[in-house]
Amino acid sequence: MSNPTIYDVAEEAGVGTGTVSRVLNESENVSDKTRKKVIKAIKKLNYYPNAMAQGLAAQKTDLVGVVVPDFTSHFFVEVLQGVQQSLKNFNLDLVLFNVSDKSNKDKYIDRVIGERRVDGVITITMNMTDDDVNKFQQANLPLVLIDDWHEEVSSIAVDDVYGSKQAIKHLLGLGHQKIAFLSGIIGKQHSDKRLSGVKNAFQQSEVEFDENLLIEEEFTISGGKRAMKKLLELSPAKRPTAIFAASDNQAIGALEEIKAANLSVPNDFAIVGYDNIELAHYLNLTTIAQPMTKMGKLGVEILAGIILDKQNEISQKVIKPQLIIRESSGNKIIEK
Amino acid sequence: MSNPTIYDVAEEAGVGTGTVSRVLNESENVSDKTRKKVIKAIKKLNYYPNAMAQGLAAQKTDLVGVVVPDFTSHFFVEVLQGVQQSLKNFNLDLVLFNVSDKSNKDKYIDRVIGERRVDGVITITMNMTDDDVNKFQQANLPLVLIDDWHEEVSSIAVDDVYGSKQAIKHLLGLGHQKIAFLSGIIGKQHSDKRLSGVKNAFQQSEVEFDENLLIEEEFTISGGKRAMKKLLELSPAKRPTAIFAASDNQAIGALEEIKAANLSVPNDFAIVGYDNIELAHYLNLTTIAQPMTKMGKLGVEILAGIILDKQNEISQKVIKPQLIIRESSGNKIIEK
DNA sequence: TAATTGTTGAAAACCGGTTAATAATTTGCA
DNA sequence: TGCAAATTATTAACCGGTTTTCAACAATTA
Repeated sequence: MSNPTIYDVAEEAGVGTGTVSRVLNESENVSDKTRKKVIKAIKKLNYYPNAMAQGLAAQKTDLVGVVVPDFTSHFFVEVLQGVQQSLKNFNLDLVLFNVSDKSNKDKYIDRVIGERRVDGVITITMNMTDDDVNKFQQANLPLVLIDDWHEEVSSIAVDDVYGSKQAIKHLLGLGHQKIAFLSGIIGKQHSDKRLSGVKNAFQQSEVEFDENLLIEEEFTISGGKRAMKKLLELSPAKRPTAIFAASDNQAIGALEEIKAANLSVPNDFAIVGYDNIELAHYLNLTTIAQPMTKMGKLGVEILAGIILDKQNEISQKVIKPQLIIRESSGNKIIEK
Repeated sequence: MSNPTIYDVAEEAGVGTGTVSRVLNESENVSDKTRKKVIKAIKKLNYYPNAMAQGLAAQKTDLVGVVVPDFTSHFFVEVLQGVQQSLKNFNLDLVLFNVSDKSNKDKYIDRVIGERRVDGVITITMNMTDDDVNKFQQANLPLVLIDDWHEEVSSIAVDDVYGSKQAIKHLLGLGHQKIAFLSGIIGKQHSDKRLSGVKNAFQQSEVEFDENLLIEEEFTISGGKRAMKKLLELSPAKRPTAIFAASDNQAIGALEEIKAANLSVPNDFAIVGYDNIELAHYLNLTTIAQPMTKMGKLGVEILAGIILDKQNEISQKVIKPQLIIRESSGNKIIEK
């Protein structure tokens, strides 16, 4: 048998379709007796309203679009988990848009907005521009940014400056004076902020940051390897005693290179990463953890507020990442 | 301005809405001149058809539902990636249903079917029962199973028997005679098949499987630890020289326990895992790899065939997993 | 008893598309 | 040039709901 429609339910219950709809949407002015008849019919026919018809008529889809740039990375997966968990509480479902090719970003945005398939959108680490944000505003489509920030949109950002400051302070606290910083590509939001956190931490200490120990490389394992090679080429006198990598992947690359050079961590180098990916635990890597699941949940809560409660204040949260100390940074104070 | 509708496009182009629709759906019988006018109007207004209206009228949503039991696990993430990549080729989008609570399974299935929000469904490792499958058939909603198998539905299964057979053959080939098998909980599909692969491999060899070395534990790290403890309690004479764990997680637990006992791999124990999760690479764990991304892609291809081409032959694929040899199993032949 | 008020159910318009039936136009050919 | 045939465009019904309007009925009050 084909799926039952609202007409079937109405007939079964002996009422009109409008009445069934009113029961479904919990509106007033339905007598208890009638309501029970209708509910019984719904159960009997195992009826679920057709989502397309409901969406079209009520102008809502109960769907939230999540746009991620690359859903391989552990970071996105964890945020998504938080999103997914939280959506359940609001009876919303998740449509996943994976913008792997940056050049498709515009097309995706236009389509998501134009199709009106979702009631709202969460973007993760998408570096949304004024233009991008503008389109959503024009279309009056609720938007929340996670791991990104825009003045006019509810955003959940991580305090990168704070995070890298913690890392450097930790290493300085252990007595290190020559600390290398493996930065990401400068010009990108995350990289720039993490760098400024590093400089910040040095300024507040008595140690000066050696610009020669700033290496700019990609956030990947191979980027970390390349960076570490450069450091190993320095004369022992100039070599750092500690390394802060702006991503765990870079830190892992560095670890491999150190091992390959028959040196060891934390004896020859103390290392701190950034991200706290799953591997960090197994490699005993000291790192900066971001509460990814929590960010996802929070994003949904804000978005649901806009969609369901017509809440339209902009809510800006900045989350403080947390230093997680493991063996790679060593626990002994270096003697001066 | 609110989103443009098909009426706006029709007016802009000076044609009727039917014509615009025909252009959109690439049907015949539209003159080149008209087509160009319409396309120009669409571009000018930046028009995208309302997905709900289109869905309602054409009885298709361009959405595929993916049902996973737990989207934390690496296995699902990788399959999902494959799914996502492949969906792009068919202009389909992905709605994710995370059935974390097994008792909700029925409700999810009923809802997904009843709402008619998706054109088809892919389930991953959901152990679909006859009843479950039946509902989809009744509703005439295309269904494809990944990492699961049902006679009457297109399924992509992994040959677990083959996989564990490879593992045992590898260890036997290295000369091991006393091989322990850390099984999952017996009674579950995967566990049972992996066990029968193990027995199979022994039967085809001259070595006999020692049932005392069969330990039943959960597929988790802590399960692996518990299992390894039991093995370490055996007298040295009875201890295995090699261990095949039915999951990488168990293998990792075993590794930790071995390390804690001041023993080492592969010297004291050769170890083989199953799954080839990301960590396996970093821990140099020999393991059985399943082509997860490929399974996801394949699933979509089959489903898209049903949805778009009305292909309705049942397609059953059984994928052979692959042995990946790393250091944990040792590369030296044990002398007899 | 009649009039007023309040409830509730039924009917119809609408959401924004698709598509089949119908109408209009163009083309081909005598 | 005129007419039939073929092609292209328009119209209207429909997809399955929601929501407003309106009519019917019951209850309350004078």
